[in-house]
Amino acid sequence: MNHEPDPARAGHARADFVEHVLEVVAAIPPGRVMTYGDVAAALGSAGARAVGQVMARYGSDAPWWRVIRAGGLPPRGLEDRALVHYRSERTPLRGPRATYRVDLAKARHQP
DNA sequence: CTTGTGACCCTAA
DNA sequence: ATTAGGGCCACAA
Repeated sequence: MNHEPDPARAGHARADFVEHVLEVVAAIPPGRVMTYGDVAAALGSAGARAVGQVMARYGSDAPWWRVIRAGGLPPRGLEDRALVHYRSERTPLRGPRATYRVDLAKARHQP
């Protein structure tokens, strides 16, 4: 059989993935957050890393601080930058400022 | 096609 | 809290 996929979804099957990710991220209201796994699940995929990959390349213009890790921490290296946005958006936080983490129980947004 | 990489997730010690 | 290992998906070369 031919290994070539359907023309219906060929060419931009994965390109839609990028736009879909950015769309879900853009739909997260201020003061709320979603984990990478949640975004992936919203797309029907289990690729939490793939979401991070997209954010790293195309998320520079999106509210990236609203997409965090399952542990409640923002992406590696952007913790202090994200904190500025959290304070500005009144995002529910927990713990001391040095080792803060987002309170997912309150701030988690479900589409 | 294979391989390497990454703003990840989960479990264990 | 920290480190280590395995698993998952999508992309770039």
